[in-house]
Amino acid sequence: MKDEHFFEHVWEIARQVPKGRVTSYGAIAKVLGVGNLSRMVARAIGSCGNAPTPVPYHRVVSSSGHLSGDPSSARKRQQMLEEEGLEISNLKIKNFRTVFWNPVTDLNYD
DNA sequence: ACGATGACTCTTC
DNA sequence: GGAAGAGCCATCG
Repeated sequence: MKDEHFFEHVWEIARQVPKGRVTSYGAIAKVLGVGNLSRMVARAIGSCGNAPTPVPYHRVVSSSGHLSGDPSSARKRQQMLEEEGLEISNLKIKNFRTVFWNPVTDLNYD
């Protein structure tokens, strides 16, 4: 699987994240069968601008529920997540454990 | 081809 | 829970 295909896969998972929920890079990587490629997932999300369809990249955060990346961009994601009903404090998701969405088990095959 | 880098994660302290 | 070291792999100069 080459980069673009991998990207599309990541976007596919990210799109299926329910509203008001978030997932982590590692979780997505796990679903794709490459749990050690967390960085590539991050790269895919960072390159979501190349996605054919809009991707809720704001629902993808680090394993600790911390919004990584540019502070300006991160703050935007924080607001978007807050709009979805999440509690966030200084780029850090509060009840991350509760709002965390595990694509491995909760994935909804439409 | 090589070394440095990165929106990461894991284990250990 | 936060900091430090190691691992992983694609991208870039």
